[in-house]
Amino acid sequence: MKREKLAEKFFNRPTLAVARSLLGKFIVRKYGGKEIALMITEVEAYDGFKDRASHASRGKTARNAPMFGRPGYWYVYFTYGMHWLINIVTRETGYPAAALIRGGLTVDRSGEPVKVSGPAKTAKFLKITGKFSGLPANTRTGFWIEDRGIRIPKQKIRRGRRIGVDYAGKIWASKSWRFFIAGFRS
DNA sequence: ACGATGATGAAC
DNA sequence: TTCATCATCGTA
Repeated sequence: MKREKLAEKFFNRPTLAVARSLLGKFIVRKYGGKEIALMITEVEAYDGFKDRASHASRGKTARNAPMFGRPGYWYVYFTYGMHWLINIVTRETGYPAAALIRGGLTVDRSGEPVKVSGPAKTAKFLKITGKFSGLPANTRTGFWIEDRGIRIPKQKIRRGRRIGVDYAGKIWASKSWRFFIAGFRS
């Protein structure tokens, strides 16, 4: 099986292009000597200083600093008092942008496909917490993204508005910056 | 439809 | 230092 780790240059591209091309890639977590893997099926883009739905829109803080940093690094944050959410940083250093991983597909012990639907469930499934925020995505940190040769045909890719960002105002809330594989809307 | 549950940031 | 808000989920 092809297993090609995605490097910084993959993420140092326009955020929408990165988000779209993350569909079908595998997010892999080394845990307890084993690997937990999920094929990414849903992603949202948060891009730039002006995106009012983005944590970066109010400037750099200790929490969101990774968004302003190098591409290919994790931005993991805590929300709703109980959930961790996973983002991978995009674009060049200094430009705040990231892609939120919202869902994936795995297989259970008997080989049946199992949907992991929702960003908090995704983080829980991969056993990810804030410890990873600011770390690079690679095998050394034990948490990375790889290409296993699966290509999602264009006609299977859907897009729509981002979830839970109505507070960001009409312009930003209505951006069609959420990408998912047909049949995997969470 | 709503409660759980805590960090964040803006207002006071 | 207080308070409303929040890139959610599970139960109803």
